[in-house]
Amino acid sequence: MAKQRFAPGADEHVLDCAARLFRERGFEATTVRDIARTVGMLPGSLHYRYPTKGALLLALMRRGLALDLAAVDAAIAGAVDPVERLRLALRAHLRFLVSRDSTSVVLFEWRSIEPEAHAEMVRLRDEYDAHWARLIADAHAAGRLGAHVDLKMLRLMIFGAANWVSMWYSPGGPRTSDEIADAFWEYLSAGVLTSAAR
Amino acid sequence: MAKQRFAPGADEHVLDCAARLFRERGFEATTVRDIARTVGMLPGSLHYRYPTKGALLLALMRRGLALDLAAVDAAIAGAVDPVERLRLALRAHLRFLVSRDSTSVVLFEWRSIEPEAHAEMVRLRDEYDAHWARLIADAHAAGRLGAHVDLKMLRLMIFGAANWVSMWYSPGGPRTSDEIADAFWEYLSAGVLTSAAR
Amino acid sequence: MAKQRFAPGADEHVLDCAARLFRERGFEATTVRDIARTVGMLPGSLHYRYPTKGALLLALMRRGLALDLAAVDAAIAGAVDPVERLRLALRAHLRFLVSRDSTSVVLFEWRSIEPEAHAEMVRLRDEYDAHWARLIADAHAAGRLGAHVDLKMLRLMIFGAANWVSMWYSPGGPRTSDEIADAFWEYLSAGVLTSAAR
Amino acid sequence: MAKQRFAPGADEHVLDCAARLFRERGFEATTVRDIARTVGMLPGSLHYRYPTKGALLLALMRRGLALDLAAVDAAIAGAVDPVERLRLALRAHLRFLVSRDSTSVVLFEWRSIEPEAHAEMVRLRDEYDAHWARLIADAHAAGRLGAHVDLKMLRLMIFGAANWVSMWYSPGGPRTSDEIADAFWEYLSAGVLTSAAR
DNA sequence: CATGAATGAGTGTTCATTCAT
DNA sequence: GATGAATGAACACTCATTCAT
Repeated sequence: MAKQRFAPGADEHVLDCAARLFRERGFEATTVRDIARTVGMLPGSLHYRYPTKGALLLALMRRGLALDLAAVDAAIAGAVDPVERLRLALRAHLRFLVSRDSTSVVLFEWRSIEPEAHAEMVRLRDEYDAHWARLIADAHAAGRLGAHVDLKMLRLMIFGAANWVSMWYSPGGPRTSDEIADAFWEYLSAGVLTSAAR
Repeated sequence: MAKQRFAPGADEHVLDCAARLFRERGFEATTVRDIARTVGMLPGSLHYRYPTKGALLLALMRRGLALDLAAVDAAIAGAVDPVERLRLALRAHLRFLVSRDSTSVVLFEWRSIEPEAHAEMVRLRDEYDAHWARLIADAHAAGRLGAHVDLKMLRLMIFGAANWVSMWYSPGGPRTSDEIADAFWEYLSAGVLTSAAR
Repeated sequence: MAKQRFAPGADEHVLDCAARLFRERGFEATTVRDIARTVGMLPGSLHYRYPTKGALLLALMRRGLALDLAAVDAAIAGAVDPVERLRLALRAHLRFLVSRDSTSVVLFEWRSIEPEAHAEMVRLRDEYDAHWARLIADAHAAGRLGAHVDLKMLRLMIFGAANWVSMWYSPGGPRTSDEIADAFWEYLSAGVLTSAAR
Repeated sequence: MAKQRFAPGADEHVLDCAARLFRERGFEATTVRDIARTVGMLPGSLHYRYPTKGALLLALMRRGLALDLAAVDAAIAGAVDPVERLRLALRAHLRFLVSRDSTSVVLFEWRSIEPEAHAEMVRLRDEYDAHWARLIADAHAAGRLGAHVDLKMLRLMIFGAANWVSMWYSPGGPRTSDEIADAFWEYLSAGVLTSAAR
């Protein structure tokens, strides 16, 4: 009930604008004035909602992680097969990554988090990672991954390939995020490479 | 011996120090004074060699890309089989990535390049990408990749997985860069996932 | 009353202080810190009003030229006789020159104007010159100057003699600006020199 | 015999280059590197001849004042009539002013002289002024100026009109310095203005 | 709640000067 | 004499933050 002068959803707007700028220019290269101007506020007013620039980044990252997890959860809700759940999760993550700026900020502005908040962010990120680790572990438990696969290594590989998409994806490009996810999935499923030894 | 004149290789030292700081803190968050102190110079002296902070970044990136390419070339020089060449290239790239800071800077400070230098860096990076594209195309031409694999998508997937390593690798960790490369390689060769449809 | 908000007319104060320092030390030799200290502000606060040192100089010059013209116009408003008008204008210009620093800055810091503003300042100065040229042309049209006087040369001579006063005038000196103007006037009216040929 | 590696006249060259730059950009805005480059030396080498930038300015001014006086003396050497001598002096001064940069520097960089050298420069300038004062006093003593002319005021007027020429003169302009001197002279001799009262 | 003028520590950069060679 | 790499104090300017209104 407290924050009511501001239109509902206004905080969202602030975070969205900040996310866009942080992603485009980087946290350090974005000024509070830039954000305020983009939001349509004055620099002093922004400080009522987010006392410091760092607080904005934190709020952004918290929301980003939570929303990404929620999107993934929603996407896999109806599926039972653990490998299918993993596939849908990858699709959902990529869709979220390319449609929202906050995930990229979470991924690439890790360094800009102020020391006091580091512990919290590590915890949030661990939770996030654990979510994915669980999806992979389920597939493994169901005997659907190679027997001696290093689950953590596999997770980091998938995660890396997926996150890197935010570096080159462009909305007008030839492939949707779903198509990209499916291509990656295919290469991992079938095995793209034929080793010399075989 | 006192107040040593700049030793040969001193420029290397400057670039190495700058690379480390840029990687640890980011380009924007690193001050010229930080770099100078780390190198063991005074701010004014640094400017004598690199007129601006941006020039330092550019020199760093140019060297980083060139050395990475050279390392990859050296690693694959003896191999003939195109898939083996690709595997060795991946190993070499990862080895370089985790042992030198400059590649990470190239990958993650793209935004900090000043507009005037953008064209040059795009060209250098295109050359770099083309090198990898060629390795993959060779494997494809030899019939060693799945027939309808999207070569660009595969390249971006491998590249993403590999580059992401710089985000989580720590020198004292349980796996060497070669082991990481081999694990990734294995998942791509054999196909880790067993799809539901099968 | 404490920590007074900027009083109206504060910009005037800033310009006056800057003008004094620019006149005493020159534009280049005056630091922004000097100005801020003299005004009673901090360097950052000064930049809030004038984004750059050059902008301060421009504002100063614009105001200086406008005020000088206004002072001259006010002084000649009541007079009809064109020669009398010229005499009053000279008096007013000299009075302004010695009582305000900005005219001296306009005269002697021409070189410090940044290239982008050059055109505007040339225009303003041309207008200023045209004003004087008109006064002289009126006297000439009334047949009150020697028939074959070069009007431009006469203007530059009067202007030079007048402006040079800012180089040696000191407020506590034996003559007021009006007395100086009258002396110059007399030498030009009567002809001080008796040529050898006569 | 001491300074002989350097070609004779080299000091002249240094001073000429410095004078040109000081005049064009101002003393403060001219860097030692600018001067060194223009002269064709390296910054360190310039310091062998002139230990500081201020020393260069002083040398420049000393030479400038001496040469101007010498030029004036040479010009009036043959004339006896005191008014004619004054006319020739004005011509010579203007000729020197527009053909050499050093006089302008003497006139307009007064503020940049370092405090320790102030006394010397005041003395030199007083000598210079006295020279002109003498020329005028001679004309007065010969009864060739109006009886109650203020000699100092007249000197300052002539000097101001003359020195201001360096502000607007351009070598390709429609009038030579002699023509300008003669025009000024005429206006002072004949009296250009016809006062209303007459 | 909101404003925006004011703050001041800190930034990248400049440049007269020094000095080992 | 001459060099030019190195120095470091000083510069103009930035910008997250504060706070009286």
